[in-house]
Amino acid sequence: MIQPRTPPGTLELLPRDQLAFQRMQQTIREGFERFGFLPVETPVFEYSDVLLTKSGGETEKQVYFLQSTGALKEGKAPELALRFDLTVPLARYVAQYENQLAFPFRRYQIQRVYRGERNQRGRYREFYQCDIDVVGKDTLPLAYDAEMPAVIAEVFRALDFGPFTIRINNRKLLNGLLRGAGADTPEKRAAALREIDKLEKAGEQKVRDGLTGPEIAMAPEAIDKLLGFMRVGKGDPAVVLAELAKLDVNDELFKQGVAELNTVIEQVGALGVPSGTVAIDLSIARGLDYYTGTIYETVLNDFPGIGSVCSGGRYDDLAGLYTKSKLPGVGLSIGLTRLFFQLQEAGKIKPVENPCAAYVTIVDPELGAECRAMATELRQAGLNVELAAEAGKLGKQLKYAEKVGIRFAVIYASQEKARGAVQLKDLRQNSQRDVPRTELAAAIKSTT
RNA sequence: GCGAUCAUAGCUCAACUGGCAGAGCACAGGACUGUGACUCCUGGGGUUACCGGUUCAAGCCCGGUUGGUCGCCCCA
Repeated sequence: MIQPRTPPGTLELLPRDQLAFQRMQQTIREGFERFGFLPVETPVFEYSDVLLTKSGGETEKQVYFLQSTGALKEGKAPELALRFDLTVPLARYVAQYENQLAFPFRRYQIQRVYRGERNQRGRYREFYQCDIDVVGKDTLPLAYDAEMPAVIAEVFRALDFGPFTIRINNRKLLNGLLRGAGADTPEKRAAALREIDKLEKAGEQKVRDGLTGPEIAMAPEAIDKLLGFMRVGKGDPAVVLAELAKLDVNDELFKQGVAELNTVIEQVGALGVPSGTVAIDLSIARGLDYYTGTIYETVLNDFPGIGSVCSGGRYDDLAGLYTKSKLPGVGLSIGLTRLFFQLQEAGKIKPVENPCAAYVTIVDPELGAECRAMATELRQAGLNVELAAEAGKLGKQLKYAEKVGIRFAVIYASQEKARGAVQLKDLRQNSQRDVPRTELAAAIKSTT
């Protein structure tokens, strides 16, 4: 026999947990639509060259390639690959349908993506991303950078997993600062950003070591200044912005970043995002290279261990490899699979009750037709109803109904027929009573 | 790609220094002649991941293989 098992890094659920998962997904979908975003789906696999353009070395190592066995035998390079995020397919999509889309193009996309990761807790190789993005033509107002946190705030409010914090930062600000601190090439700055991103997890000393290392080689005084800066640049937006205004940094990029951050924070407030849910955090950097301005990370305050459950940012020219048009965008992605898994582990996800309201049993074979008719009546009354396939032991049928979590059992056999009623049994409350057949649906509805 | 750790029934785990491979849960049947969830009884289930070695004797000791898990890198 073959061991029944799933490859590691995949999430599979029992039906009632699956319902809970889908309910979360639905809440997210409704939140996105509340802001006027429209759905899009793209294929799970794409041409390899389309997918790999912008990825860079690290991501490419994690890409699953797809190849027919025929091509494999001929030793050909794989033509297809599984998508590893939804942003790159979006770029392709926008470039491909550019002349049919209205700009700014607002879409949401909730689909699975694939990454060849090493096994690790809460890390998946197949997982859901829930993306929203706005893509502009030539330009995209900063107002959209402010809309993103507003959408996310609404979604996480509706998901109801307690308080959360949307952390905001700006790459320009960081890059300007790093440039002033001696990271004079884009490569050095990218490496420095990755170091800074570790600040919370690894601590100051580790980051200091990384920044002094051969790759970046930043001067100790510059690092002191930078880390000091990170310390004040965290928390209440008004306070951080006031601190930033006081700083005397003579760098255009830095100043532009600060100005953008000011605008975004101001507009986020105007969009009704509760104060306290948004914070500035200059230490978040996001590993992905394509972000150029605003960047976001969201954490659940009660579950700091989960890490960022939603992140994204602004990218000036993502579709540059697919079209000559300049298409700047800003977007965010919720990592639903990990979020669900971690919350479930923390006991915050309860299996959803079986939406099937009643199980119609069949005890006497000669009354089977009437039982079947009764199930149909209940369904026509708008109830979800499961029906026994054939007459059998009542105990077995009740046990089954109990196990799948159906609350009511309907029993109609010779005794009930003699009494001229139907027995309605509440398996949860351990009670039963006779109900006229015509009032059965109403009786079930009134208790649910 | 690197490191650590583990592998016994469908699941969770026992088995002393190497000495007959077990329990709970789950499943099936019964106690209960139309009544689940509680209680009691009975039952099926195993090449102890795989291959080799040491030994009178290996689940246990040694070597290898495969796989899982947890970290690093990176990320949702």
